[in-house]
Amino acid sequence: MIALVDCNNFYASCERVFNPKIDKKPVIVLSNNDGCVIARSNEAKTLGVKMGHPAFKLKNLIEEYNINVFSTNFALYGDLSKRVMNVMNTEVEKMEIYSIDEAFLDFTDYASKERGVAIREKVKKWTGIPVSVGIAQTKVLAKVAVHIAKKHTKAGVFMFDDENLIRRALNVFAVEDLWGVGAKTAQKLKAVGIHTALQFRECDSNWVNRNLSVNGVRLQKELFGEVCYPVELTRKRKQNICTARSFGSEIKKLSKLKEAIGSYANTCATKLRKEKSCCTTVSVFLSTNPFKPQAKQYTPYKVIQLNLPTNDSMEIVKFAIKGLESIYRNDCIYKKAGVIVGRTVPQGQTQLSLFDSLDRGKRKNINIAVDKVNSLMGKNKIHLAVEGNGRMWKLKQERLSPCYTTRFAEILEVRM
DNA sequence: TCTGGGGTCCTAGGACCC
DNA sequence: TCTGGGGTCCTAGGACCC
Repeated sequence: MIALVDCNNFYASCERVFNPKIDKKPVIVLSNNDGCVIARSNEAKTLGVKMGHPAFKLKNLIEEYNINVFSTNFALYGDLSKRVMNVMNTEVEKMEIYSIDEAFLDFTDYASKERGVAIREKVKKWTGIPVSVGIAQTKVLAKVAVHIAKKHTKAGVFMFDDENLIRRALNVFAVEDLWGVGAKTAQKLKAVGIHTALQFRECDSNWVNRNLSVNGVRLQKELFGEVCYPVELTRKRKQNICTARSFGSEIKKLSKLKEAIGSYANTCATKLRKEKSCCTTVSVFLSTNPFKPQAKQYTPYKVIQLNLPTNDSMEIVKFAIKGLESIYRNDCIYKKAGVIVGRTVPQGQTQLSLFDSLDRGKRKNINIAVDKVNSLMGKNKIHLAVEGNGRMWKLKQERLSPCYTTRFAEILEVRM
């Protein structure tokens, strides 16, 4: 048996941990640049705030109902996520961290609702984060179970322990809410009269194979309790690493884009070294503002193949800038840019070249030193000159909460 | 005025080989 | 009249997830 533990309204709950004043009040968290809504407390959901809604369209609602608005604070969410995972790890040895707010726990040794309740209470007590738990034979069924736990139980825990219960639940579970069924697939299914998860489970598997391919077949099997997606106990190395941002204000000049791309490329290189990987491609993309259809639209993308795998900041930045120069046009106004490093290979297993002109040993030492200083003294304390100092393109974050758990200067004060 | 960021997997089709 | 059969590898783009 597998238990899926899912944090409730995770980002909104994180904001509440050190700020009890906003308990039971509507809370929303905005995306980068304070653009659109990416998390909502239950109170905000009740007020009709929709996921992905642009913040500027909510101005009246926010004022009328005193909604508490926050910019994303990933330092805080990432740290609280680690704490939640650590607490679960004290109860269950085998687990897979699936996302920032979810983990699959291996309950093969012993599965019961009580075990779920105990974990839920411990996480709440130790971290302040409320979670829901769904227990079932497969991941897909556990997803359904956690859905039910959130919406229809007081305890926040739901377990599928007999076939009749599964049938009854699937019969009232909308097919588009299944894990792996997105908008397109839902449309296809509804067109042939499949509206519930039970109808999907019982439809002809040859039809599923022809129309939805292997993923559809796996989904169907998982609904019958046959495991197609086992709990992954080892973390896989990332194949691609991407750093991309929309700009606080739009950019036209190449020199400013170079600063942004240089900075994103350096971030990618740092992430690569953290993963102990090297990349063999560096890609750059630009985008104009799609919400201004009257303006000229241009979304170029350039992939550069490297001769040798690398995770050296200076080298990756050099390639990224080269890519940028090859796609830049001066008659467009840009809103977003990004760098993707891809085709990663494990560091230390890279093929060397006879004709390499770079002193890689020296570069490696520089990178190690820079990473060390930046991790001790703060992000970007040392950066490359090409990244600039103005940071005109930086994010808009007007409602940022303190980094309560990761910065000494912002630690919570208690007055006695 | 203002609309996010970071991933994975699968498939079709092109290019190439004998 | 009539134009093969069997592969591999790579890439772009779609669909999905949080």
